[in-house]
Amino acid sequence: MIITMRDIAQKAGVSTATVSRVLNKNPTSIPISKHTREKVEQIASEMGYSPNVFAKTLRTKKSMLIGVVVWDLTDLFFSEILRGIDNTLHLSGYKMLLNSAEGSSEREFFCMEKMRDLHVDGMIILGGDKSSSTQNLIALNIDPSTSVLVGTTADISGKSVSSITVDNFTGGYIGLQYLGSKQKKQIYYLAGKNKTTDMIDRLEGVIKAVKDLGLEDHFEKIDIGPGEQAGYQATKQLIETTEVPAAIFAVSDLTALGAIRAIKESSYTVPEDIAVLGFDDLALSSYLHPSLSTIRQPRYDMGVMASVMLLDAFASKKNHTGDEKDTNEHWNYPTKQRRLKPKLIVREST
Amino acid sequence: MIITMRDIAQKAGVSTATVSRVLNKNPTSIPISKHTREKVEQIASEMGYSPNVFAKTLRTKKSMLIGVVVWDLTDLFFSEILRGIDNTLHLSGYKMLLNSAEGSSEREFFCMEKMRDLHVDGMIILGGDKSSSTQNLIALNIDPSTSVLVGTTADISGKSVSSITVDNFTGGYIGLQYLGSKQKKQIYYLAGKNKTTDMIDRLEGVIKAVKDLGLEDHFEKIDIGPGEQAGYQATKQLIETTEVPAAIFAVSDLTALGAIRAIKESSYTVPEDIAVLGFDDLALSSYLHPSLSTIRQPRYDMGVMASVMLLDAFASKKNHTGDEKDTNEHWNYPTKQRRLKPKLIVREST
DNA sequence: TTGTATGCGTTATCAA
DNA sequence: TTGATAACGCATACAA
Repeated sequence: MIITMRDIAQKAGVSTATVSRVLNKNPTSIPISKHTREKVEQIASEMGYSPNVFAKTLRTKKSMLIGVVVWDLTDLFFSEILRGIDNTLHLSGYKMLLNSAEGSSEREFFCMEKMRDLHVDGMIILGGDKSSSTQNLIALNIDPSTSVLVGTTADISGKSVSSITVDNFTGGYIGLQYLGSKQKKQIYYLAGKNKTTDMIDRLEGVIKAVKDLGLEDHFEKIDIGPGEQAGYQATKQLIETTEVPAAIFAVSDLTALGAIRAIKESSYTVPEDIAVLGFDDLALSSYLHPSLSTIRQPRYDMGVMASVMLLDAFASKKNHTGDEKDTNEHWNYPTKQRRLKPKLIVREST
Repeated sequence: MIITMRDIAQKAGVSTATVSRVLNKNPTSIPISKHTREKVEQIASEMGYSPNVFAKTLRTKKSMLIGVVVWDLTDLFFSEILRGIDNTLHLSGYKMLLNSAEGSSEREFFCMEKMRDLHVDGMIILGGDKSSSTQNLIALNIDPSTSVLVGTTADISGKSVSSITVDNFTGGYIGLQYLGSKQKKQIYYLAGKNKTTDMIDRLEGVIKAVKDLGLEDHFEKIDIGPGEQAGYQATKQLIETTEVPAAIFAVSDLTALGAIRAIKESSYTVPEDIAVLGFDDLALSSYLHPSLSTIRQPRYDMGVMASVMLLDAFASKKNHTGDEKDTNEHWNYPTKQRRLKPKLIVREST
């Protein structure tokens, strides 16, 4: 048996309107007698009432649901961000609706469509392909003013969507600088070949550092796919041609893991012959032997900030009357692009 | 502007009932003229109609939402299971509502409550604490006939809730058997001290193997918390007292990682001095050097099966008229307990 | 084959 | 301070 407001109203001898008012704690500060309030609250909890979210949403147009589309759920990089999101939303009464795009743009489209149809109040997109996420946003006619991108940036109609990114330029720069400043040796950058702005910026930082340090003749970029395997394969090939000492700057910790595995299988050692620097600072990076030097991304904080940004957007939307012309060509909403600083973590692998 | 059925009906010159019938593809096999059908479909897609899930749910009492509560989202063990769930539900039009209990029973309660209030059609609980999950289920009065437990089992009022587990007894047994049958050496079992049935069964399998092999004098159980750190600490202490060759059977791959790290820091080697066997077969276990021997749990399949089980429960529920007495003390629904076989994976660490 | 009318549980407007 | 009542968008029993 499911308890509705009507049940409570009947038992309390009041109207459903009164029940609604009591249970919603003065929505428009309409006064209610203490007596009635207490009676209704009493009965509601006795009967184990829980509000029907669907009726409520139908009426109010607010679902209290936040859609989170993560590019790849099994990617360790995202889990910590998700924790940040979940915890933050949890605090403010929003529920997280999570789906994974499983590394496919089509699937991402599908997820976003589902979210939209569920009338989520806002959406957080974690690290999808830059162009696909943007296109999906447009194609699905999703309100960009209540969307936040994490790990990538995008413009729609010349206006930037809100986003949280790490300053990847700096990350790339300090990583290469660290590797290049110790001694003259060949440096290989195992670059990710996907097109998130993260990856692009990171590469630019690397290139800039190469130039600043005058290392053009000692630097080589190798494009590889994501994951440990790709790092392993690339490094295996590399080892046959390279001279030691050398250094590898991997686009991710996972890639670095693969590199280390390949090196260990050869006659070389880490870090004496070949130093390896990762990017991300996954939890497991400190568990390894040798433990992995890396560029840390503040992942939990990224999740928190993305959520806060969304919550802010809701708040600032409330203040608008909404009667400005809705041309759908030119929104007028405040967006923010937060860019967090990465940090060099030196461990045993360099 | 949000498009409703009324908009379509108006434009097509038909009633909303007709629109509803067309858009729901013959729910009760009421015939509709080809002409009307095509016109409505045409207009609906032109106007970019998407149904209002909340109105629909309010009417039909089916949310098409599945609540998934995972004990700890950052635990690598779960991510693969989640993939299985997500992919399966995705196929059948259900949406996954995911929340993490962050390793706390109170938080798990909260998540389950939210799910219930959202009127999810079913719930999947991933690897919570045995007793807490069960208690929460009861306390929240959640229908156990549409709930599936993964990684643990539970009884409510003497009836087993549906569950997917790995045969942990066998897992523990074959693991210890493998370690103990090669040579006489001291074997340490780093046991998890939480109370999931998984852990309990696993320990029993281990103990049984110890007895069968007559290894009572060469076996020791050490209770530790979860995670890499715990494995590291325990092993570090162990090393001071143990004689080589020895073997460590870790309750999880992560624990095994910690053990290996501790051993590497000592003067001993893996596997020559101390062999290490894990449990789970996380993706990263094969990335390590030495790569980790382990007991594989078919995680993706577990997710798939949990989903299928739930879908089956929905189907079998439909066939009931629902007019059997609803005493809430004695349900009559079919439940299943699937128990999957784990598998020994031998790599370099043993 | 199609339309009318009702209700799902809630909130909000208007009266009282 | 409280109560009727309409409306949110949809599905369905019943009528036509």
